Amino acid sequence: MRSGVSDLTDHLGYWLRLVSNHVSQGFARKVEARGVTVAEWVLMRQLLDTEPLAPSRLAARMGMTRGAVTKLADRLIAKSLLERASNPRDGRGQTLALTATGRALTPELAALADANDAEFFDHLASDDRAALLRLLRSIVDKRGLTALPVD
Amino acid sequence: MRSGVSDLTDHLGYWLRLVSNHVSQGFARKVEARGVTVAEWVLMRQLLDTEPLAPSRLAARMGMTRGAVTKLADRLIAKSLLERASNPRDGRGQTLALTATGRALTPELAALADANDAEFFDHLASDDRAALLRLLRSIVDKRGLTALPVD
DNA sequence: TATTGTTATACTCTATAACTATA
DNA sequence: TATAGTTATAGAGTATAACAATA
Repeated sequence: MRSGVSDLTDHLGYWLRLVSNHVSQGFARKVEARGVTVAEWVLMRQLLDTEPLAPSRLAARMGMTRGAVTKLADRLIAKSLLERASNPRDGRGQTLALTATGRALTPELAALADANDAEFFDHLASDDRAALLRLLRSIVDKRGLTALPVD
Repeated sequence: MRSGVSDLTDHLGYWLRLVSNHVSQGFARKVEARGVTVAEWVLMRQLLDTEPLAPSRLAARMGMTRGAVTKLADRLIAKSLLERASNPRDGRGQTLALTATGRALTPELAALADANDAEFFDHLASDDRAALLRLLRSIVDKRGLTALPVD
């Protein structure tokens, strides 16, 4: 804080962003080898354990607009990992579901997520990891953070 | 972790990203009111306490390419916050420096960064904040993370 | 009229690679 | 040739707003 003006590194937010960006970029490199992006993985994981889901519900869950979901879904459909279907009860509605290929790929991506997490956090003592999780969740609770992060 | 496949929330990286994105987006909203983006703020802060700096040195410090710095600098110059000058010792070289306006604005942006950090972390006990910082820096050290985060 | 989804448009952030001027 | 910087191009991620079809 030379000169009385706070420096970038004076903020916890700086360190959080530095670490978070590296963790995300590490994961991005891993999944890129499987042809998907982090945002695409997040959408895919949402659909693994559920019934086909409406774009609007996905948008709400992922904290993005319907238009953004459409675009993401278009890319996954082009990769044959996702498919659209009409909602028989409502002519306006669509649903999104993983294809067989997408369902098969998702657990492999989850394994990459596990590996990436291990790479960045396994050197911490187990109670340090627990402390980090507790602190982060405390911020989430206190501030009511809800949307899924994607970028 | 229903179904044996790890869920998004099973990863520390998820919680880190969730919190980090909200902190960054909170800051982005604050500085947007002053007409700048987070990436622009990072570049501006780099220049506050230093001599005019070459784009290539800024690129190295900020962990981005020279082309990305050129583009960011173009935007700041268009806003009259930054100026380019030739390097008299090397006809190829340029330097970037804040204008008087940019120098005046930077401390105000720093104050917004302080306020944003307070908003997200002040509810933590002071030793919890210290613990969070220690854990994040331990990851930075262990993994040798170095580039400034911007996105 | 309200809602669902898509489309059009725009902007930030970033990269890679080609190019220009100088060394 | 090598280096500094810029420019061209591309793509991810996201938003807002307009639109079509349906309710």
